[in-house]
Amino acid sequence: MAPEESCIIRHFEHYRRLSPKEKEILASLEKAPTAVSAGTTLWQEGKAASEFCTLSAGWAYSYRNLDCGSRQIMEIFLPGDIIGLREFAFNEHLEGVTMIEDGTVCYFPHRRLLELFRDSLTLTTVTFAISNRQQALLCERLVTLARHSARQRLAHFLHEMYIRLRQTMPEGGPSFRLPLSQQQLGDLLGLTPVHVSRTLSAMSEDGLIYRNHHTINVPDIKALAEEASFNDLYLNTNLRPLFEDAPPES
Amino acid sequence: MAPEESCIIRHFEHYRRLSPKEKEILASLEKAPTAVSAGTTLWQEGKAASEFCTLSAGWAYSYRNLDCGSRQIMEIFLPGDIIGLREFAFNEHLEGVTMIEDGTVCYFPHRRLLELFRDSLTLTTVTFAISNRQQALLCERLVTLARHSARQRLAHFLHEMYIRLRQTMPEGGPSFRLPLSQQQLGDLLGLTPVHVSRTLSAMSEDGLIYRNHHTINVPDIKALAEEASFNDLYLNTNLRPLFEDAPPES
DNA sequence: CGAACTGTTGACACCTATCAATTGCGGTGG
DNA sequence: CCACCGCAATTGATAGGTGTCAACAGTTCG
Repeated sequence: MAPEESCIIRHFEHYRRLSPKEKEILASLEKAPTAVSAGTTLWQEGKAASEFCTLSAGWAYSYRNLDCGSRQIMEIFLPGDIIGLREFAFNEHLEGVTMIEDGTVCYFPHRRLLELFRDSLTLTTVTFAISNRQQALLCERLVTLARHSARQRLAHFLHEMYIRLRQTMPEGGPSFRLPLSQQQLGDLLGLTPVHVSRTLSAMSEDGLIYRNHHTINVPDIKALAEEASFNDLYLNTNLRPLFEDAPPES
Repeated sequence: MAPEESCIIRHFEHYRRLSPKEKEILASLEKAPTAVSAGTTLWQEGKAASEFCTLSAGWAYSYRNLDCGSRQIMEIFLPGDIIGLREFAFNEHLEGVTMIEDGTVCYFPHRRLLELFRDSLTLTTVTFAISNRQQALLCERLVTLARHSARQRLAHFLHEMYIRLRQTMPEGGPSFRLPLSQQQLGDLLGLTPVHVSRTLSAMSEDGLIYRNHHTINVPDIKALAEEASFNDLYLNTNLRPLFEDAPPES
C-alpha cells in the first residue's frame, strides 16, 4: 500500500504535517503486516516485551487480569493506533492485548522507536503528543471511575468513542458500530455485565441512545455529552502553534 | 546549587547514567527557582499552558474540578518530578496544580523540552520513559478505582508512596510522613473523607498501619502489599538493556 | 435443530455516600 | 498560660447504588 494510505500516517498527520522523509520512516514501521482474527491475543501481561505493533485494521483492547479473578480493560485501540507505546520503558508487558475483531497488525522492534527519535524531531514530538493524548484519555476514564455513576460512565464512553470514530471517519451519521460485548464494557468501566445491561436499557428507555445489535444510534449527541458531563478539552488533538517554530533539525 | 545535587538529575539518573553535557542541559531547566508556600496554586485547569515546571522541594498535586462539585486529584508530585509533562500536547492546562507543602519550583517554557529532544537522544528516551512510568502509575490507580474496595485503595496508595519515597530516600525505616488530609486522600481515591477515616481506623485496629498525625508507620510492608494485591511490576524503573546499545547520537 | 454464548430480568445483600453531631488539634490573641 | 476559634478527624444512623446469585430469553453458529 502507498504510504499515503497508511492509517498510522493519517494518525500522525492529525497532529502535524509530515515531510516525505518522515512519511517514509513511519511507513517503514508497517513493512510486515500480519492478519489476526478476532479473539487472538497479541501478547500476554508479564511476558517479555521487545516489540510494539501498529494496528492497521480492526479493533483491539489491552487488559490486566486481577488477582480477584476479574479483569480490567485498559484501552481500546482503533486502526492507526500504536499498541504498546506505554510500555516502552518496561522489560515486561504490563498489559495483555487481544483483538476484538479480525484485523491486521504490523510488529516492529522497540529499537525502531529509538531510531525514529534520532532521525526526526517532528516524529519525536508527535509521538510524545500521541502518548500525552493517550494519557489524557486514561485520566478522563479515571475521573469517571472515581466519581461517576454507571450511567455516566457508559454515556461518557459512548460519547468518547463517537468522537474518536468521527475523527477518522468524519461523515458517519448519528450511529456507529460498537463491537464490544456487555461483559467487555463492564470490564472497561468497572461494572458487572448485569448492571451494564440494566443501565443501557434505562438509557434506551429514556431515548438517550437506540441500540440494534452492536450498532449504537445517538439521536442527540449533546444530550449524551451533558449526561456524561463530558469535557471535550482532552480530545483536542491540535498541537500548539509552538511546534511551527520548533528548533531546526540537526 | 551544583548540578549533581539537583533532584531532577537524580531522577533522570535513576533511569540512565548521564554525561556532563546532559546534566548541564537538565540543570539549565532549574535556573529560576521560585519559593512557593503550601496551598499555592501553580496554575488552574483551562488556563493557557506555556510552561512546565520542575519540583525541587515540597509535595504538590494536580487535580480536576468536576461538574458535580467534587474534585479529583490526579497525581501526587514529589521532589524531582516534572510537573505538566502530560499536558505537553495541549494548549490549555487539563489539570490545576497546587502545593501541598511549602516548596520550590522552577518554571521553564515548553520550547525547552523541544530543545532537549533535539540535543540529546538519551534525555529524550528518559523523558519518554518517565512519561511512561507516570502513565503506569495512572493505570494502577485506575485499576484500583475500578475494582478495589476502599481498604484496598488506601492500602495500595500507601504502599505506592512508601515505594516511591524509598526510591529517593533508600533508608527511611518503616515509617514516612504523608502530608495529605483525609479530604485529599478521598479526592485522590474516589472516597468521601468520612469513609477514609473509617477505613484508616479499621486498618489501624488490624495492625496494618500505625498513625501519628501525618506520619504513617508500616510494620509489615508485605502485608500491606498483600492487602492491596499490589503489582510491583509497574514501579520497576530500570530501563531495558536495549538502551545501552542505543543508536549513536547524531 | 441444539448448544453455547450473550443479554435480560428479579430478589436480595453489601459497601459506600450522605447527613449530622461530636471530639481533637493547632494557631491566635488576650 | 489559657480561652477561644476554625479546621480536621471521628463516630453514628440511614439511604441508595451496584454487586451477587439465579433463572430465563434471545442470538449465533454449527
